[in-house]
Amino acid sequence: MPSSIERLGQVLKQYRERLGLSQELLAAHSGLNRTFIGEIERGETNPSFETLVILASTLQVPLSEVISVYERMERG
Amino acid sequence: MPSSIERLGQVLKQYRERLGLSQELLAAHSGLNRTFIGEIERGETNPSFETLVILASTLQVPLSEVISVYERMERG
DNA sequence: ATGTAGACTCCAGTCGACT
DNA sequence: GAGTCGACTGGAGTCTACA
Repeated sequence: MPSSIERLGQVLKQYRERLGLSQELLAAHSGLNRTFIGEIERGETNPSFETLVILASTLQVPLSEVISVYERMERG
Repeated sequence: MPSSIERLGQVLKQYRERLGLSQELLAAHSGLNRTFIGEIERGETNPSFETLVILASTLQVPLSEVISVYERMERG
């Protein structure tokens, strides 16, 4: 069973790929570190609320929608 | 203009008071520190994703709903 | 274009005590 | 019941470099 941050990372990765963005470009656009974005998508770190706000904004999706998808994955 | 974590703190406080819970009881039920919960509600700290998952769960509300209310406050 | 690793800073998160 | 302060530890987040 994947952990909560692993599921969240998968959702964020889906939104990034939907935009056709590389981790590198997402990092450049968001001002976050590229290696850090990789860690988030692999569920290896537990991002802060402000980091999530920045990422969702850069991915042009409401954070509430990201969390909704995450919650749907949680149940199955 | 309140910061993002200040708005989030206000939303979390509203949900806590709606349940008639004290910060102390919320801390006990969630396993988080009481002083830390106070800091979150006052917007003095930037909580992690996992902390938000725990808080929303303890407050018996989907995290996506908390974030939705936060986003509505953001616009006005 | 991504994963990994090492080294670094600073703050998330805990705890005890006092107001 | 809540705010604050001091002290502490672990990990979020950055940066460089290599595979």
